Amino acid sequence: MQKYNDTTYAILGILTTNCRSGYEIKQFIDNSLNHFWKISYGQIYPTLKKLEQEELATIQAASQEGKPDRKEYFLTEKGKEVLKDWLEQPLKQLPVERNEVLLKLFFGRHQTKKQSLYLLKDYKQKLENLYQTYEGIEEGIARYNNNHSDAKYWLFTLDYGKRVTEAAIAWCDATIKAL
Amino acid sequence: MQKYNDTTYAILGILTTNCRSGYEIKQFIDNSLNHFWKISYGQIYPTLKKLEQEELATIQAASQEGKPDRKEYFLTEKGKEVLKDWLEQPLKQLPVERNEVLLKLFFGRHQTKKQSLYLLKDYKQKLENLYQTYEGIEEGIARYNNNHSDAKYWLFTLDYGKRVTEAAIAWCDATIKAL
DNA sequence: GTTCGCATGTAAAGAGTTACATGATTGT
DNA sequence: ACAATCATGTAACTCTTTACATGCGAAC
Repeated sequence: MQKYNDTTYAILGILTTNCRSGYEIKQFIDNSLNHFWKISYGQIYPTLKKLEQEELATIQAASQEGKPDRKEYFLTEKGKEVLKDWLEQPLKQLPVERNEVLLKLFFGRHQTKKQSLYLLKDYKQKLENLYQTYEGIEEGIARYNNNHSDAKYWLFTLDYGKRVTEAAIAWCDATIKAL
Repeated sequence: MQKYNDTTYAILGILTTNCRSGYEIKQFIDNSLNHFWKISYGQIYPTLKKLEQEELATIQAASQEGKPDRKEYFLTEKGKEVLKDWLEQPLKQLPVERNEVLLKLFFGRHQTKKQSLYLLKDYKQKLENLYQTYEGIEEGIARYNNNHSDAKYWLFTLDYGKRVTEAAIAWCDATIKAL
């Protein structure tokens, strides 16, 4: 079975959610996957084109009232199979996540403590903002989307974000003290 | 002030640690930064070349006994300044870390529970292995490098890795239960 | 008429990995 | 001879972002 990149699989997956056009896919990502997956239009449209070439999806032109025409993509049987195969494969290996703050902290060891503290406090602040963003989204889901079929999975991914962010904040506190 | 990419800054930083050649830089990364920063030779050598062109570093050929010749790089005043400027700048924004497991879990909502469980258990296993790796490195530092000037900072970065990994493991457990 | 949201797309630049090529020196 | 380690480098490829270009329809 031919291999595709993760962006292709992501778009294949999104096409199962009744998102049909490039524009809609972008919106879906920005609304639902934003905290662990981003894709730009520069990837979306070329990938959609490729999906059709590879016969993983078909195109249908659709005209709408009060809005410009758009192209709707539908998974083919082959497309569904390719997606399923990918879903069944576990992670090959954990990716290394680059962390600019850790890098700076490391090289800041001959710098002033003040500098490192500033770095860490700023990082902590950004993490706290992120945490609050997660909480806000979570509340929104609980209030308005509780019976949406995706709600459960949104909450899983948000929970991941919250837990990891919380751990990072705790590390900031501990490191600020230990400096 | 001209901007460079993070790889350039990372190498600039490593050059302050008495690593002088491309080969040595690669070793340093693999030994010390491996869990939050990776660079391949395909980046290192072209970047070093560029450092000299930009007058951020100078080259000195060095012959060694019993080993092939090598090129030693030394930061110029300009190089030190560029590094310092970068170190002083806080994160522009938190990067989005792609997470393939979350993506699959999300799209697996119409898949079988068995499939999602398999995915999560495998992920948890990999995280636990990583955690143990961190603990092993930590012990090694405590035993052999306790008075190395970098030891404190190695431990900070390891602590970060451990905390975040631990949080991810806890999420796996919680999500496996909630599925 | 202009701004906003919807909609599709491409070109160029930048970032990064992988695979390959080369060669010195040491030890077996 | 040979493998291992030390050492430097490049070319091709893949992936991603950014900036730009275009145009429809609605509302003000």
